[in-house]
Amino acid sequence: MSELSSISRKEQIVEEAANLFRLKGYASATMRDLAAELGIEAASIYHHYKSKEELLEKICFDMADKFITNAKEVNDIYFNAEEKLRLSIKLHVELITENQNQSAVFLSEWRSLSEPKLSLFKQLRQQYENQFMIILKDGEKEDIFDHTDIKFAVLSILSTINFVNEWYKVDGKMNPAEIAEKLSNFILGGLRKKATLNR
Amino acid sequence: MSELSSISRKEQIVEEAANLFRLKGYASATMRDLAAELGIEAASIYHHYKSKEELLEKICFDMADKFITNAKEVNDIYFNAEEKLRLSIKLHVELITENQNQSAVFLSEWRSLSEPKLSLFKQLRQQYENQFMIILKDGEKEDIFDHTDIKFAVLSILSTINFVNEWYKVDGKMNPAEIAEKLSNFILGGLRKKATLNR
DNA sequence: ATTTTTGTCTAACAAACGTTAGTAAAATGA
DNA sequence: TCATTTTACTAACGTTTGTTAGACAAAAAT
Repeated sequence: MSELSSISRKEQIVEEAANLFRLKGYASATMRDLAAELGIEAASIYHHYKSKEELLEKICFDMADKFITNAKEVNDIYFNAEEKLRLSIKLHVELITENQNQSAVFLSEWRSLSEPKLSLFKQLRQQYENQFMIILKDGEKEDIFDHTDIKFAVLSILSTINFVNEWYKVDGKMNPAEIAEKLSNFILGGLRKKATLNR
Repeated sequence: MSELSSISRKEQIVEEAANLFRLKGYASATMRDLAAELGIEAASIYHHYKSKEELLEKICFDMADKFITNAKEVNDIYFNAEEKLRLSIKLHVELITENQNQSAVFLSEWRSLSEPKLSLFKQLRQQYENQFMIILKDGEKEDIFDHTDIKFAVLSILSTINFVNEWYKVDGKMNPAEIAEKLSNFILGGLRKKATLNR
């Protein structure tokens, strides 16, 4: 049982850390803040984690892992480019909405990582972005997407689907799947080749 | 001349502060960092500004002012909704690319403001967002935009055009006007009513 | 029953923080 | 030239920071 409750405590600390880092920013959130939220003393945290930055690292890299796993899942399924893009967006939105705190840290607080973890993290992010580029390139070949600056499009897409985390509320009108569909329509409307009659 | 050089020094401090706040985040950037960058001592800054937060406030509210001025300029010109949206996007992108540091602070570091300035700032942001909502509503009436969740669309648009600040480089391939046009096309493609034959 | 492990505590540390006080130098105006 | 204003300096302050050391209690394992 010590094993189980230990894991649970460790996870509890990380979850509260993510919440706090999101709320106040990594630099402004103190170990005493975190401890208070957990009902313990700051020193006690060091029994579970060896530094404040280790908490940040865990959150950032765990999320990076999940995003990349999603991307691989998409490419394992042999759909056309449009379906791949729609699935990518759906998984992305679901991951974000199901882990809002950790996602916020992954999306904005990673800048506080110090080398060499910082470079490693950037590399993983790049890896994920590349998956989207591949999908868009495929779509261009399949002639279902407009010819466009691929990198430009990927960044625009990601910025849009990442921003979900800043307005999504669990008790809101739309559920994640609906949000993903709306976003996909919005984005694809901008990508899909129009009938020649209007412009 | 004392007047002039005083203003210039004051501006120099704010500009370097914006650069530093963007680079390290407000909380992580120290007054000693800022002083070192200026070639003076930390205490000397307090002759020009009474606190660190005053610097943040100046950057945030100066930029808010500029964004809102832009929005008013757009509404003073009586174009149709599509032209209004295109102009809004253009002015937005130009403002961002011409003030990358201050824009980054305006976009992300405002969370470090403390009350009551924080509430005031949020109010100004809301004011700016509302201008976009009005344009989209007009476009719906004029029947040139698809019927869509207006708030959803505005947030998607803003997230996309704000994200420009994270990848734009002054020496890059595209100039601000070109970026604005591409973004407008991308966004409008998603908004504009399609010919009925494709979906 | 006793040892070991686990989780927490109190106390304190050195370093870094924003900021203030008082002083000196440099620029400006008479 | 002298007085005034502007700008910077040195030195230090009181806090807050992340973190460590060592003790103590509870739980688990032997």
